[in-house]
Amino acid sequence: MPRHIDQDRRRTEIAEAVWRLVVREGVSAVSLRTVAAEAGLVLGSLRHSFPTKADLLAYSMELVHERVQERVRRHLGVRDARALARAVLLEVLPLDEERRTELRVNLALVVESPAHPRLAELAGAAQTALAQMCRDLCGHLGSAGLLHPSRDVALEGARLHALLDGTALHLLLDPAAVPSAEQLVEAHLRELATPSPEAGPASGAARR
Amino acid sequence: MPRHIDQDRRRTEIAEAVWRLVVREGVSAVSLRTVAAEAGLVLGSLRHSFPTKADLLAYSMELVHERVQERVRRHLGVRDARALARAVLLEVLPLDEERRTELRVNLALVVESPAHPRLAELAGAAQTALAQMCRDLCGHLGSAGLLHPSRDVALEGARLHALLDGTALHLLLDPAAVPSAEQLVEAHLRELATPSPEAGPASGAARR
DNA sequence: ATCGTGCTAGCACAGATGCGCTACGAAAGG
DNA sequence: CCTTTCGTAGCGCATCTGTGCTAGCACGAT
Repeated sequence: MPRHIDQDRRRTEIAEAVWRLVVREGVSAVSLRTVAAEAGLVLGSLRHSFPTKADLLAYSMELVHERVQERVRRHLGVRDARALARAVLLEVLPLDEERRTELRVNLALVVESPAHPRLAELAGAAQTALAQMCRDLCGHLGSAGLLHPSRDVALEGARLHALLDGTALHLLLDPAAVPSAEQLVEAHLRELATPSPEAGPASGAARR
Repeated sequence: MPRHIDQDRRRTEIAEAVWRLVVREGVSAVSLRTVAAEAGLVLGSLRHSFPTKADLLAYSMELVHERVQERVRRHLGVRDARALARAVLLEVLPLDEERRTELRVNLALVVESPAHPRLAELAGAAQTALAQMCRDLCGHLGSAGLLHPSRDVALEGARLHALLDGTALHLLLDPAAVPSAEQLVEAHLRELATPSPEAGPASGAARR
């Protein structure tokens, strides 16, 4: 092996250049040449790591998913079910610039997926995984008695997932909403422990 | 006035061509020429209605917001607070192909907004309006006694908004989830009438 | 010292893109 | 009638796009 450049590192750097471009100038500013310039490379070098644009975009999206997965993994040791849920949820939300970038890029590539089928696959898989994770969190809460038995795990999983993605979207468009996002997650988790409104009729709620 | 063509109609048709392109081929497939072809016009005619690409994109986004607003307006006469909330929320969700297209386009243009400042303005305004609407719905529910007094209107407004946008996103990526989305909205609205878990301590919830 | 290979650098090409500009048509005003 | 004005049609240009291709370079194993 001659002149060995750490290819993984190189590919990562390039993908991050894509991220920066997407955030700064929008998806349609992403071309092989602009990316090469942003990464401080020549077109030829870029194309050695990523022969086609499709390869580039696909890896840029994969890297987002890897980063998120790895950050989530770090919290999996938490024992208390509610603390685990809180940790994981707050980890997935774009609470800082780095995660905001990742979400923005993911969204941008989802939007581009009609033109690049591979992106659609990746996005679908990530989406499914996140949904599964939300259901699992609800399952764990259930085992710990923190999800009231009158509640349906599947429905609450879907609701949690929607709440998560919606909050993420809002944080993306309005970073100032961070404190209310944390409060929101907290309130929702506490709510899951209460009986479902269909099982236990709302006490004196119809009054006032 | 010579040869009068209904300009508004023309602009609408063109914007809809943009929509179709975004959905079928992704944002970066949108160029003056591809749009003209999709709309069955010549480049010159297109550019008579929209001199620059920025104009085109801005109007395409505006049209999405107008359509949504008008659909929502149709339900404002509903008297019962919960029925109103249900109607409005289900109207905003992408439950059919038409609304799915609108959401997809909106998302695509949000993603493109770094390159076109006007898009960022429009997106911000729409986002703010939707947030306000969710708060208002919660306010009405409160006046009708369908939002338990122990609940904070601002927080519940934000939560409803997040749930709404999250569910919308999920419906976009998985149209098969329509029934569960309706169920989800219904469950959430009922939940709002129950006491907040911090005010009324979760009855026997910590138990299994 | 030599050779093979991983990497850089860049040329070339066919096509697309946004936009400035002009020429022509048709229709409504005078 | 003629003139004005709106809309159509389209040429042209400078620039950018993705990708195929070929030299050369530096280095590590032989």
